[in-house]
Amino acid sequence: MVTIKEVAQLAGVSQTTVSRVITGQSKVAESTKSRVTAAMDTLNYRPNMLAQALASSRSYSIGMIVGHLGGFFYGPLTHSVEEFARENGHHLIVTSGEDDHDKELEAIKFLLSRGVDSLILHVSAITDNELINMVASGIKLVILNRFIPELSDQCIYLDNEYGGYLATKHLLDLGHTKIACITGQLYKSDSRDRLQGYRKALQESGLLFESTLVAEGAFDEDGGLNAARRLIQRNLNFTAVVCGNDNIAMGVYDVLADHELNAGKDISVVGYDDAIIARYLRPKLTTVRFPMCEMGKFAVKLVLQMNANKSTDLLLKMTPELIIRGSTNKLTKTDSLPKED
Amino acid sequence: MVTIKEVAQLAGVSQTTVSRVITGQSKVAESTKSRVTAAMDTLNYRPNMLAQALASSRSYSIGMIVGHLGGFFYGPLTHSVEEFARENGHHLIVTSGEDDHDKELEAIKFLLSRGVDSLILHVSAITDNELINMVASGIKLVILNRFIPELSDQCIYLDNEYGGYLATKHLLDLGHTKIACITGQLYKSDSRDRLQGYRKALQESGLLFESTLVAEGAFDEDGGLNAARRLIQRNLNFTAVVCGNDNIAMGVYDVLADHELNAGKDISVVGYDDAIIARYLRPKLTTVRFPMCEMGKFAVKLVLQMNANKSTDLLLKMTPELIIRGSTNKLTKTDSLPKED
DNA sequence: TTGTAGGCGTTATCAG
DNA sequence: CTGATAACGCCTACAA
Repeated sequence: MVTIKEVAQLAGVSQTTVSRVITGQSKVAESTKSRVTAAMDTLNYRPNMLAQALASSRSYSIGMIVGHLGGFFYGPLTHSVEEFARENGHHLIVTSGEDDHDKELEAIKFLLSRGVDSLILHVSAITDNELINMVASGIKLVILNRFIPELSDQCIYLDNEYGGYLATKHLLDLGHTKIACITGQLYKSDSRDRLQGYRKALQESGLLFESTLVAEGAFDEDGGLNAARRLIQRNLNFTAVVCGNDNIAMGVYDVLADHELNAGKDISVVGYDDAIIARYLRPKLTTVRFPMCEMGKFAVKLVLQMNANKSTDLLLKMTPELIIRGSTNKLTKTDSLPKED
Repeated sequence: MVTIKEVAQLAGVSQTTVSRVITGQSKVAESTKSRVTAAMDTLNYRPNMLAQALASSRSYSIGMIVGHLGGFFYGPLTHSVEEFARENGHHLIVTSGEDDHDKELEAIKFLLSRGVDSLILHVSAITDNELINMVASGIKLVILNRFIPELSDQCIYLDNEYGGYLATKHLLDLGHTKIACITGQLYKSDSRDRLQGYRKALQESGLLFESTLVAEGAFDEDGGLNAARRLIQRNLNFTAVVCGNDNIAMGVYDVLADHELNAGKDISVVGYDDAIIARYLRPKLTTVRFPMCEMGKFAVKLVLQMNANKSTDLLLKMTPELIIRGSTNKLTKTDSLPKED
């Protein structure tokens, strides 16, 4: 391994000077600087991050916790975070928390012991309080997809109410008036906020909110499946469904198929997230796009600013966007309505 | 930050002794050992990995390169590698190579400068030669899903021929005799090997290999789509299709839909990989399972063995497995055959 | 079994 | 603008 020492010798300067051109902090005369860089090139010198980290107590690394690395949701997010981190001279260590309280805590300890400068957390089981305490104890962290008032300037999250509104408004614009809603678990604020958007859109159109048109599901396919079945058993004549996320929509597709109905044609369906599957379902799913990449980038920007002890000027509330595909259509008289036989 | 020094003081021993109980290498008397651990507990001491790494030139970290972190394929793989690495006291730094030669090379440099002990590579653009040179220069690495004879004991790969055989055999067993095959890019050995398995199964059944039944596609949906269209235009009466991977199968589904045909009912379709989408397509896709998690685990085991300078006893060629779902069915006389109008 | 001393490759402090 | 010199926190001969 070629070290700073050899570079210094070849360039005929002190190690300190070489260090200066590496970090780029203090001033170095152009002439000596070029001598040093030339030496670095010919020696093919690469700074040893470990030594840098030890000496400067900065590791230039970011720790990240996600639910499950294999999930639809986290892949693109992690990708954008990693890419942007690397572009900014940092590396990323990702770990999965599995949505389990103890595992999430353990993961944080693990990352900290690895010397990361800061954390990007997508956690669900750790409590607000624990997070607040960590921040109080000096841990630099950014929280994804969750809002904690006390930590409002380190949370990056989506305007979920607006997303729910967008989805519902789209159906209303298509002429639907009997619009069902399948939410995720209602103890999650995401679910509640999206539902609130649904209510708002209805209200704005002068329609009454009917609680029978709402079913609480869970953010996975089974959740959508079960909720959709319950909804149909209620024998309502809805012509469209707003779903808490794309997985739920997938469950709805299945139930519709069981009733020989087609999404888009017979019943309009809107998802949420624009996960990869949204493009793979048939018909392709109209959904509300979760700006994953932007969120990843923002998260990195934010931790970098925190590391530099700058206060942020970033807009932390991200805006969702409606993506219209084939699962929603204008309401026509011929629309069949699902009924329990 | 509490250091080894303070622990030593509190325990009334030298730093060396503390270091010994941390690493657990040399012998320490039980009595002093317990004194030290007690001191570590009360001080809530956490070893500084960076300092350890610098002093011992072992970072207990693994670098990994994948194509694209957001992909179907890499998520589960990365997840299992990360999990298993962590269980063994290592952390993982993943980076994407984007299947681009220079980016892959850059990624390796990046990881090396980060002081990783070893690399797990899923790369496609870097040449065999470059890889061989790296190994020669002392870089410890394991290659995933690719076989290089000179590096045979550091390659973990799938028995692709057997996978192609399994898929085809399954269709033959169902009574199909006119079986088409859509491959991935034939410059990739995966594609060729799978195709070879297809030929072998046909031959074993006494059927003639017809090259018109084979179409070269690419490993994505469009590849499958285009190849399927070409195949249909050839006006052959095939009743089943073996696909190079699940994405291709998805393209086939689409083309079938265009012709008002259903996978499974009218034409049997077999995929390859058992990517997440296989379960999300309708009908669910019969496919050949790529043992991703096992491969991830094996990769970690292998690099750990290499770090310990042990020769391996692992079986590096992994065996695929047929997963039967709804896209394949017994051949009946009523099967409609796709024809060009 | 334990301790001493030197070093890992860099950065930080302080002079000059 | 540049250069000694002392950290950074830990490991590893070597010696006792």
